[in-house]
Amino acid sequence: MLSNAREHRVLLVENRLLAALPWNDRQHFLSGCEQVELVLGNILCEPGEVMQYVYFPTDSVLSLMTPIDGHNGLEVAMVGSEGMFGVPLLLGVDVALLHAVVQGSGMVWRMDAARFHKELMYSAVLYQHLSRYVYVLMTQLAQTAVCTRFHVVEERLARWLLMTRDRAHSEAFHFTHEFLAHMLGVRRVGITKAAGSLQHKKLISYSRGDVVIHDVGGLEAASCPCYLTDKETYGRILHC
Amino acid sequence: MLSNAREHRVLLVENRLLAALPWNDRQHFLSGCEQVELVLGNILCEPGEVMQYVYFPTDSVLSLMTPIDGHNGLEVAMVGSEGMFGVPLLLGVDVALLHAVVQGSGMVWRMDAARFHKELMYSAVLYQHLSRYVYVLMTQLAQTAVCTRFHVVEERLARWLLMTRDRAHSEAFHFTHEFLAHMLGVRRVGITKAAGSLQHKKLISYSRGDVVIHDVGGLEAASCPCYLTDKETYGRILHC
DNA sequence: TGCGTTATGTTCGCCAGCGCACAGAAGTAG
DNA sequence: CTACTTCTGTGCGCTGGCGAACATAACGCA
Repeated sequence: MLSNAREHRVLLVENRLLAALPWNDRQHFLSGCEQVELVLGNILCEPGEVMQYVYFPTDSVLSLMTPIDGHNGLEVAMVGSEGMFGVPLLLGVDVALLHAVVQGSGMVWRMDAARFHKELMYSAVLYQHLSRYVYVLMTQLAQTAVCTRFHVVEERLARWLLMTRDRAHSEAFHFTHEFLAHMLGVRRVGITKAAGSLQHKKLISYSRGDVVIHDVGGLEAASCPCYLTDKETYGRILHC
Repeated sequence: MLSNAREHRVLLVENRLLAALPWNDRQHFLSGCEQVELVLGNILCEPGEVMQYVYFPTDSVLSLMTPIDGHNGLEVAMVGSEGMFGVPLLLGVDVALLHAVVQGSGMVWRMDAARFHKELMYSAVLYQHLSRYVYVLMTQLAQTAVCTRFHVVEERLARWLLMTRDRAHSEAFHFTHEFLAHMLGVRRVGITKAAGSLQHKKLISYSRGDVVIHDVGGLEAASCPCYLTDKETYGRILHC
């Protein structure tokens, strides 16, 4: 019963990079994958570690963090069903430099590195799609750099919630202020203030970690233009 | 006479991505290139533009800027003889999303997009090397994001000067405070103050745009760890 | 029911960087 | 030599975010 429900959910929300493949290539690829459940807080990879797998989220969400001066640093990119984790392996490098943590529980397709390399040889379309994704990811990194520099916490929080919403396919999640502070690289108090402001404007509500988005349009208006810039880039390059 | 001097300089300072290729592949590649002189302020590419060429600097230096809210924004990556400009074309996308401006005059090898694609088919080693470079560039983007967030102007300026030094193969350059302010995304006055401090510590000197680095070690100590982190990554991944 | 834990809210002094304005100083052209 | 432009230095008051500490509030388990 429960496994049926999960099955159902997984079928509904496919990984979009894989969904874009021709049927044959896709079946071939998926036959080499295993389906794994990720839960919030799981660490897929530490900087400097050799990467064993590539991951294609369906309804899970990953955060890529750049560590700095000992502490966790900052989230520099977010990966959901529109993307993949394991770009280094695609580029011929087997050591990761980012910290990858599960930010939203859910399922992924996972494939080991050796098989992944075989698949890249097998399907030129796969290679091409993933390359385009790398490009999109790079623009996301660049956008994050400027956003972090020029925009205030409230705008950045709004952007982050919207990005999460798009990837989690949901309007409700569970994040404490502490956690959000880590993601945005600010103090917990900064989140408390920004979230309070967004709630006051009736755009979101939360209590003890349960965040609910009430007004997507309003939240877009409250966020910095980076959200729409990113989204537009995804659409233009990946046609999704 | 002058062209002899230039010839000499160009031979001394090769592009390192190309230098790492086997002799055959390299000759094949260079036969499809033309050598072009870039001068400070030249704009190679605007965001949204279709990319016509790829560039392999020898002794010139390029800045990749992410525009924001109308103005120029921030430098997110720097490209010199250790790299290339035109990563989108490598990844199968022909539209640029960054603003590329010449930050240090000098020579580049330039190749048009069509020939570049042929070369990628011709040499697997080329493809592999450039892919690894893409990875390094991504880590540089991520590093810039956190650096910009957490480090003060003086540290960032020191880092920037050191990065420029490595790419320009020189200890002396010409940059006004205004220009540096654009690169780091801060006020001109912020640069005046930071540069004054570095000069006071006898690490650099400048007057009316002529910057000279006097104490590399001291400058490294004054810079944030991002400089060495980046450098170490270049060494580890590109073996240079 | 009560007690520990977790999550949120508030306050206070501090500082880096901001925007703005203006003053000097060093080159450049007539 | 003068007038003009470019580049650098200094001085405001302002603000967003920082670090630290403390207060409340809700949940969850014994």
